[in-house]
Amino acid sequence: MQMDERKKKILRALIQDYIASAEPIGSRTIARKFDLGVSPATIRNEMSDLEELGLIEQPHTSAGRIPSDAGYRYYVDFLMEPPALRDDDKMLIERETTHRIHEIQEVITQTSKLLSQLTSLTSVVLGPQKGKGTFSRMHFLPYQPGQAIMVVVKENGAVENHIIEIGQDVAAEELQKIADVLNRKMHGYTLNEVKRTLLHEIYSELTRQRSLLDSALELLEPILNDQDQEQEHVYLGGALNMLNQPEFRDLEKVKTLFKAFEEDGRLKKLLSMDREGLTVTIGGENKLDEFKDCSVISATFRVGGEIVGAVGILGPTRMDYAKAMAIVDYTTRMLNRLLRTSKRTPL
Amino acid sequence: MQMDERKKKILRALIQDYIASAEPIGSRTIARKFDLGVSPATIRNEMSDLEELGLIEQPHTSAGRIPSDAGYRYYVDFLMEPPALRDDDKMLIERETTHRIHEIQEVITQTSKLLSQLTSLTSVVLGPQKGKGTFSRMHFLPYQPGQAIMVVVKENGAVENHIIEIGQDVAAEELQKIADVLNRKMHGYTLNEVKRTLLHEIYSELTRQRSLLDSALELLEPILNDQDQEQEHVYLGGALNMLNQPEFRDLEKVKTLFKAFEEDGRLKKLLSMDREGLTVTIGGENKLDEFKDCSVISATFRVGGEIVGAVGILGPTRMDYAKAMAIVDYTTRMLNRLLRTSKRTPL
DNA sequence: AGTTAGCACTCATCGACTGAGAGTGCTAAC
DNA sequence: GTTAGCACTCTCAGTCGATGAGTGCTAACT
Repeated sequence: MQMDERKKKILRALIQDYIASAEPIGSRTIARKFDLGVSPATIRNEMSDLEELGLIEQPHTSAGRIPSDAGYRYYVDFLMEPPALRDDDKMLIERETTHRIHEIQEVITQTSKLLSQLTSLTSVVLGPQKGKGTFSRMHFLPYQPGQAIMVVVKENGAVENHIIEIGQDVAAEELQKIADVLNRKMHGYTLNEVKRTLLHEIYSELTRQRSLLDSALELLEPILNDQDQEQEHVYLGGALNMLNQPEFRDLEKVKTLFKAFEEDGRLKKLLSMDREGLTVTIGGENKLDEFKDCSVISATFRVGGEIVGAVGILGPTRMDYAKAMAIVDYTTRMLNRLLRTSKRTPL
Repeated sequence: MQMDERKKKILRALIQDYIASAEPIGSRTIARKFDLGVSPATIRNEMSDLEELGLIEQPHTSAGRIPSDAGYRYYVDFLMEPPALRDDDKMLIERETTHRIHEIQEVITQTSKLLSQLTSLTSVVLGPQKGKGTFSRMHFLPYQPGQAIMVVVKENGAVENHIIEIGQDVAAEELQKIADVLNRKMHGYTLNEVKRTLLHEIYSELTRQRSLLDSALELLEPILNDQDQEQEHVYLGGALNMLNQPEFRDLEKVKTLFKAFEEDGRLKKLLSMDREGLTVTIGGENKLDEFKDCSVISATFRVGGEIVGAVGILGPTRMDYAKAMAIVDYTTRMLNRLLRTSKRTPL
């Protein structure tokens, strides 16, 4: 069976209506609302075909039809009019992404808020991974007696500080020496690499200055074992918007959804970090069972050619794909520009 | 009408049963479950009295009684057996609060998680306010060309860093001079005080070194206008636990509750920062309408005599007060000890 | 005077039933 | 190929009555 023009029209009409109303829609209603020039009976026949093709389904015998995952997929791929952005949304995005921003954290949270606000859906934003940034250099600053502040600068510009324990008797010059060794050795490596391969090298270098060895190794410990390092935080915006979606009128669904929200790992899996450009994942297409009734529009963003993060919009499969896609697309474009041009933004 | 011994017994029984079952409880059930040696009829008479006293109420004519806010209050103040902590809970708290912790953030999030886990309720933790810490000193470190890292150390030990813009031509020595002036002037003041009163003084001091003036003022800007500074973040743990409470089986209630959760300001108001020790706020006793069906057990914690934060447990008014109180009490005790003894913990 | 048994009454809950409404599939006519 | 007609299905909202838990009141009992 082929998809002729009329079938497409009917499918489009059905999906658009369902997206707007969340109610199953029948042949009669389609005939009434959309001027297709055919009677309900004809539409019934076509719908029967569409059902056989797996594009729509019936919740129960005598309800209207609703789109299946495959139906949405077909809609997004072939039927949907090209995503257009409303001018005021465009302005809003531009306004929010041209701020002068000093912290990547802020960019992330702002973007997250922006996306959920524009779509009335939930946004998921994944920022640069801490552990991934390659090490550039470190400094020590005085702190309390027996302690020092270690400031670590990554090559992507991120700055972190840690309080470390030093012996009471370690002098500033000694610390400087340690910093010199570490800076020399670790420059250009990620912290994970340091952990895996470089440690024993540093170890052997420092045995010559036996007194420094213990300190040095202990100093490194906090940045190497920082639990935030690998498992980066996923930012969620507008989770509450989900509660307004009629598909989540059931408390049990809300529970499982929100439970999944609490696990960063799950959320991260929703964002297609491996794929370029705009990705649309519909319903069961993602692997996570908790999100089988949800769709995700996601896109990556980059700094200097390298993919450093991703933004996504999460909604029920019945969502306004055109709008969401336009918003995600435009936002990542602006984000890329912001991160490229504004050199002052440390990541 | 007076509260005689039997009335107390009945009220206690009723509240304890209601806390456990969340179901209205009638005279017959009380007579059966609790061995009070009187008939249901007598209990009915007593319950009628208790209702007149405002301590219990009826959801509708032919249901059992449930405690009113005043009833819980009476229970907490006079009836409840003194809060005892289970040994394993005790151990857990001790284990979690004797970690070697380097960041106050971690202490906060850990505590939050711990509390919600132990009670199966929601925890609210308010940490030290950034803007409040008095300034101790600052350092500048090299960063990109035209930029520097400003590391600010507060007297309570907190360390923050900011990327600041400096003129391309500003030399390290000049920065050092600026730092010296600022360190001298600002030591011992809170950033808010600096903002209010000290700025013009610094201004006049630096006019002598005209070239530095602009830089210095611009440098201060990020730490003075940091929006995180005053409005501190409230940490929420186990918000989902609320969904398991039968009183939140209604989606509308969940919505308003979670909406309130999103506003830090609201949550902050739940914690009685002004009062010493353990505070119990029952139902409508707090001023926020969204939380009129909730009770809060809260306590402040301190560093060096000064109150720097508060922890709280939020649950439905029908909560196990004894347990929650014991847990909050013990946790803050341990927290105080941790923050007092472990000098290494920067706030 | 306090306590208790008895009783009539109230009210939420639940299952069964019903009618209305929406929608379908099929058939036969156009 | 399209359409009108029709019987059929299924959900939903509402009604009805039975059930059961609980109450308040009264009168008898200790």
